[in-house]
Formats: sequence, structure tokens, C-alpha cells
Amino acid sequence: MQKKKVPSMVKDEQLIQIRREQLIKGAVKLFKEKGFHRTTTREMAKEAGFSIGTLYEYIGSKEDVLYLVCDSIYEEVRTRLDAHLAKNEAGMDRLRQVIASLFKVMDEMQDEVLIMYQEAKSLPKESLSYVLKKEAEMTALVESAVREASEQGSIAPLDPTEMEILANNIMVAGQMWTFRRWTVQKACTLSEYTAVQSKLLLSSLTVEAK
Amino acid sequence: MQKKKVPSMVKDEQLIQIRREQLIKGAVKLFKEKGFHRTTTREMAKEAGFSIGTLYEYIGSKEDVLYLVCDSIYEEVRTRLDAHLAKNEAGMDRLRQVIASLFKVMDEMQDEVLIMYQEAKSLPKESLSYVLKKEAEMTALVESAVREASEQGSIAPLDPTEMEILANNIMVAGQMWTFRRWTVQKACTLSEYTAVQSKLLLSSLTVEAK
Amino acid sequence: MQKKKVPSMVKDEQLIQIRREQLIKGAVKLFKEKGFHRTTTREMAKEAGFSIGTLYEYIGSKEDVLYLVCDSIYEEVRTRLDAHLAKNEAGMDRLRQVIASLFKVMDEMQDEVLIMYQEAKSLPKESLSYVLKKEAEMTALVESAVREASEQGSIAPLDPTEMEILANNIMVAGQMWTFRRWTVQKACTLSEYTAVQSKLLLSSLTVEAK
Amino acid sequence: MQKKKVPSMVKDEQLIQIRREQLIKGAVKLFKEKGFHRTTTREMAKEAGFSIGTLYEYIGSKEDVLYLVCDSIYEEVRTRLDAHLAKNEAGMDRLRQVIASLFKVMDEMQDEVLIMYQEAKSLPKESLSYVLKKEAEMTALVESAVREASEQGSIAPLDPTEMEILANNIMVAGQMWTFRRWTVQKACTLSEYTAVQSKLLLSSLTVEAK
DNA sequence: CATGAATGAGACTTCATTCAT
DNA sequence: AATGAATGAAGTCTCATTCAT
Repeated sequence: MQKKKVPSMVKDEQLIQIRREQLIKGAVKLFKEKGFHRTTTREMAKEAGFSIGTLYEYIGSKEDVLYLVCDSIYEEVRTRLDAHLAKNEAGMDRLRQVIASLFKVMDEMQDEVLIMYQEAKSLPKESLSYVLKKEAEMTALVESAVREASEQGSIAPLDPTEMEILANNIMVAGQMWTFRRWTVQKACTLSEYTAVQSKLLLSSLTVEAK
Repeated sequence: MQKKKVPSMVKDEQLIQIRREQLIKGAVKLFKEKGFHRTTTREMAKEAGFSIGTLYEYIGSKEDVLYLVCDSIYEEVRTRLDAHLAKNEAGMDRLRQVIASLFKVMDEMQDEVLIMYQEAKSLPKESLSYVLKKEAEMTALVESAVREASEQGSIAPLDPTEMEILANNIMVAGQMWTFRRWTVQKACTLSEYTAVQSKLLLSSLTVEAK
Repeated sequence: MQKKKVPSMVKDEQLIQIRREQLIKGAVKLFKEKGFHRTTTREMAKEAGFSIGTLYEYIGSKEDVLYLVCDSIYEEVRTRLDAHLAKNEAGMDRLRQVIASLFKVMDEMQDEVLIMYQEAKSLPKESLSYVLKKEAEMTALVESAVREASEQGSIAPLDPTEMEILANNIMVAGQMWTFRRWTVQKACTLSEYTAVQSKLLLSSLTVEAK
Repeated sequence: MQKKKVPSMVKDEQLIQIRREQLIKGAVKLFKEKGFHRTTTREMAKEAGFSIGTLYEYIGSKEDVLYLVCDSIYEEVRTRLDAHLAKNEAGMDRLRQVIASLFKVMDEMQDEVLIMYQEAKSLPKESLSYVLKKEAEMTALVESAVREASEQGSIAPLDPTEMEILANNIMVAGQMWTFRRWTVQKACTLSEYTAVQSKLLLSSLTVEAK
């Protein structure tokens, strides 16, 4: 569950950071095109702009690249989400804001999100746990917004299980925008999608004015 | 978009059927454990109970096995779903029945469903289209139940986009039961899950008695 | 050096003959198209009109087919050559007749001759010896015609080595018509070729009238 | 018809040259023993002194080795022939020199020549065309010597078709020394062979003093 | 630190041959 | 005598990883 330490032969921490950023950027591009398994280490090195030998100065195995990519994607998602959620609202408004932000971020990072959900399963067990934990943290964030809204809501409040499932529904609705894109992005724009999902998902928490 | 014809050197159609069933059964087990890419053709043959030479009497390439597996899973899902939906109800009851049945089938076929959603992307383009089409058919089935319920409902009816997205939400809620199992199956049983999701997903179509 | 006995599980000698003729005919067609090594036993069986199991009732190994084919071709070449040489001439006329007949047969059996010269090397040693012996017999036939002509000639006779080489030159001239066809058949017709080669090859035995 | 570019993963052009020379040398030895089809890529690598992985750093496919071998043989034949033909003679002497040189080279490179004539047919079409073109160039060289001799000759000159066929006869006589070696090398030494063939092949261009 | 040539295990696939029916 | 499904050795080629320079 710990942040896994990816081994490197290089001492200079700053250089490691730079090289890994290059690496991740190239790898995302390649994984997007052909998936993790069909991408070779040589291709990764080339796309990153260095040699295969150098690649192995900064990672221990091919799987490390996948871990680096997944970790970086989650980090980025969190960063962006936090940025969107900077101004602190509360209750129902907060929840709507969370949904809108989540969807926005999912839209901005479509390719990365797709990679996460399609390739994470290839991570070694330990790395997978770590990534799943991060995902759980995000769900918890959503859930806490749900809880707040529920408590403040004008309707009979949801019980804990219901809140947990609703939080998951919201998360999945965000992911749906990318992994069912062929259907859902043909039907509407992101803002329409956000509006409709807010209505559908939150109707158990609201009474619409007639 | 056509059902792809997987080539075989064997003439006896019935034998082909038998062997492919053995093959699919073994492959599902292996894919479940290690994924498609990490499973070798030899392992597939062995698990199915025949030699590598025999394997290639019944398929043209490794990818054909994945196609066979995906196709068979969808076929099975449809068959089971149709069986569950035999008795014809209507309106809101019908929709609740569709949801319950869908979730039931997803629960029964957890491993298979997981494989579908994780490996389908590795299918060659054409086969992928075919599989996506099958998935779209199922979504359409759900959507028609939504439409019926919406029209009969006591609340302001949903517009077409809303109905489409709701149908997708329902489909995804079914899949969630398997691919977020570590979260959601820890929180509740299938029947609880079904009850909660019915409430949450359908609240936009119902007014709960106070 | 003996005519090799190709093993068969079948008793009926007549049937063996029939099946092997079918087999040879099909094999010649296939070898012509793709060579011996690139032709599979399955293809041979199919082209011959029976199953792979039946094929192995009439031969012991794939190489046997090649032997059968080569043997049959030589047999055919000899038969045709003998037919052409039926009317007995003598001396120079005989030699000219031998050349013309040889070339004629080579022309008629181009594909077969090509196969012989390209695939014979793949025969097992023993079979190869046998085939080479047949070829040596034909060369001997030519050589004897050369000898006769030389003795009867109006010019200083050739010594034995010269005669042997001349005989080989004549044989090779016949084969050239097929295996250098892209050059030589573009330059002239068979009868022109025969005339020219007779002049060139036999000029050491003749004095042309001035 | 272009010189085909055989792909390599290695950048150092000089190293490519070295490794390919090792490869060709080993391959010639193996092809000599068992032919192209019966030689495995592993054997090639081993004989060349490196691993199978390294082999594929320097070629794209097994067929590339055959092409490399054939190309190299022709190159070598040409180089040697040109060396032999350095001193410029003319007319009949030139033609005799060409024949002697050709035969000499064929004798020196017996194994290689045999490979060329037995395996070239297995080259992919394009490579085959390229090799045939090289062979045509050599024939043209011979033909031009024939033409010169014919024009200078004391006898009625040959017409173009006759000259072309004579050139082919000379080429084939050279090849005969290797591919009918079991007959012809038993009968005489190379210098005897050269003398006899010069007499036989060129008698149409000369009048021998009595 | 960077490079890239070398390695070899192991992947997929073919196909000659057998043998029960 | 005919069939064709089954077999598995063996072939070609890939690619993650190492290590000398």
C-alpha cells in the first residue's frame, strides 16, 4: 500500500525526476495507441528521447513504467481536481461542484483515464493496491460531499450504504464519459452531460420544483 | 460488424463446437488469472485438455481465442438475461425487473464480465466492433424499458438524452458490481445493492411516498 | 543405385499405380508453383484428390513423393525421347536427330524438367544417385551418337574426352531451353534454337560449305 | 530490380558489414551442406558465432540471409572475373581469355556457384529479379567478347541470335564445371576442360590449321 | 551517466506423421 | 482401403534485460 520505490541507478534525484517525466509523457502516448503489452521498452525509450540503456538507468522493469504512468495520472487527476475545488462551498452546491469538477477533469484527461482503467490490472499486485487506494481516496472525497449534502438535504437522508453507492455512481459517471465515449459523447456535450447526470444522480437528494 | 468466422481445419461442425467450448472454458479460467496477454497458447491448449497442434486445428490465431471468449460471454449474458425477463411485465415494474435481472446476471458471471471489460480492447478492430454492437443492443434493451417506465410514470417524463444516459447508468451500475467489487461487495449483498441502486437510479422517475 | 522401393500399406498393385499417378500429377503442379519444400503433404493429398491419411497409405514420407515425381519425369523423358528416335538414322544425321528430339522433349516437358533440376538435390542420397544414373544414361545415349558422327565425320575425329564433353554440352543445351528460358526463349523459337545450337555445337564436327 | 536494403537494428554501418560477412560465410557453409530450407536460423547464428537474437539484429527474415549470400556471391564472382580480365586483349584472344577466366572463377567458387543455382529460386520475387539481372550482366560481358571475336574472325560472322546463344553456351559451360562436376571433373582437369571447351565452343568462329 | 550491441528464453505457429474409426 | 482428428517437435522471430565501452 506504500508508494512503491522504483529503483534507479542514477543518484541525482532531480535528473531522475526529469527523465521520468519524459518517460511518462512518451509512454502515455504509446499506451494510448497500442496498450501497455503491445508497447516495447525500446519504443518507450525512443519516444522519451533516450536509449534503451538509459531507460534501464531509471527503472527496474517494464512494469515500473506502467506504475509510474498510473501513479502520475492519479497525481495529476488529484491536483487538477483540488484546483477546481479550491473555493469552498458547502452542501448541495458543494456536491454539484464536485461532480462538475470531476467530470471536467475526466474530460481533460480522457486518454490518461482510459489507460488507467484498461492497463492498471497489469500492475503487480502491490502496485495495484497502491493505485486502488488512491482511487478509494477520491471516492471518499466524493462520498464526504455526498454526506454533507445528504445531511443538509430537504429530503429523507440516505443511509451510509446508500451514500457509499451514490459516491461510486458519481465516480463511475465521471469515468463513463471516457470509457463509454462512443455512446455518450455522441449524445451530448460535456456541459449537457454534467447537467443531466446531476439531475439523474442527485434526484434522490432533491425535490424538483414543480 | 458481422459475426466473424473463426477458421478451423476440422470439418465436423459438431466437434468444432465441442472443442471450442472446452477451449473457451479453459481460456476464461486462464484469462481470469493472468489476463489475455500473459496467457500463452500452450497454456490454453493444456487447460482445454488438448495439444498445441490440436488448438490450431480449431482457431487461426491466438486472438481468435479472445474473440471466441468474448462472443461466448455476450451470448451467455443475453441468454440468461432473456431467461430472467421471460415473464412480461410493464412500466415501472418492468424496469425494476430489468435492473434486478441485469444485476443478477452480472453477479452470476462476474469473472466473465470482468474479462470482457478488461480484454476486449485487445481484439482486432473488426471483432471489437462486433462486440461493441452486442453491448449496444443490451443498452438499447434497457433504454426501451426506461422509455416505457418514463411514459407511464407519475412524474415529468425524461427527454431522450436523459433516457439514454439513464440506460447507460443502469448498465454501468450492473458492471460496477463486478469491476468495483472490492468496494461495493464489501458494503452490501447483491439484493441490498439491487434495492439501493433501484432507489438511487430510479428516483428521477418516482416520487416516494412520505 | 537400385530403383528405390517406395513403401505402401496397400496390397493391390494396380491401385497403387493409379493412386501414385494421381499423386504425381498433382505434385508436379504444386512443385511447379511453390517448390517441394513449400508444398505441404496436405496440399499434395488434396490436389491428388484424396485425404492425408490415404496419402500415407501409398508413400512412406514426404520425400518419397519427390522421388516418385523425379522418377516419373525421367521415365517420361526417356519414353518420349525413344519415340522420337524410333526411325534409325546414322552418323551426322542421327546426331542431329538426337539433338532435335532432345530439345523437343525438353520443350514439351518444361515444367517437369525445371522441377527435376531444382528439386532433385533434396532427394535423399540414395534416390539422388538413382536419378543421376538415369541422367547419365541419357548422356551416354547422346555420347554414342556423337561418337558415331565423329567416326563417320570428314574432319579430324574428336578424342574421348572431347566427345564426352560435347555430349554434356548437348544435354545442357537442351536443359538451357528451360532453365534459361527468360533469355533464350525471348531470343528465338524452338526450331530456330535447334538450328542455331546444331550449328554451334556441331561445328567442330563439320566443315561448312563456302 | 534495385539492390534490396536488408534491414538492421544496428546503427554502426561498419559493424553491420563485419557481422554480415561472418553470417554469409557461415551460411554458405551450411547451405552447401544442407541447402537453404534445411538450415535453421539458429544454425546460421551459431555458425556465424553469435546468438539467434544477434542474428536478427542484422537481418529482417531468414530469406534476407539467402539474399545476402546470393548477392555476395555475385559480387565476388564479378570482382574476381574483373581481376582476371584486367589486361586488355582483343578479338579471339580476348574471348579465350574471358572463357578461361570465367572457368577459373567458377572453379574457385564451386560451392558458392552451386548454392546460387540451386537456391536462388527460393528468393522472393524482387530479390530474384535483382540477382537475375546481375547474371544477365555477366552474360552480356561474354556476349560482347563474342561479338568482337566474331567481327574480327576469319570465318563467316555469326548473326545476333547466334552470338547470344553462344554467349549463353559459354556461361553454361562455366556452370557445368560445377553442377555436373561428378561427370566432368572425373573426365579432366580444369585446364583440359578449358582447352576442350574453347575448341568445341569456338569452332564455329575459327578454322583450325591442318 | 549514456549508449546500444548482445543475449536467450520463450512466444506463436506450422506441418509431417500416426492411428482409431 | 479411406478418413481426418490428434500430436508435438521444431521452426521463425520478438523483446525485456544486461553490460562493456
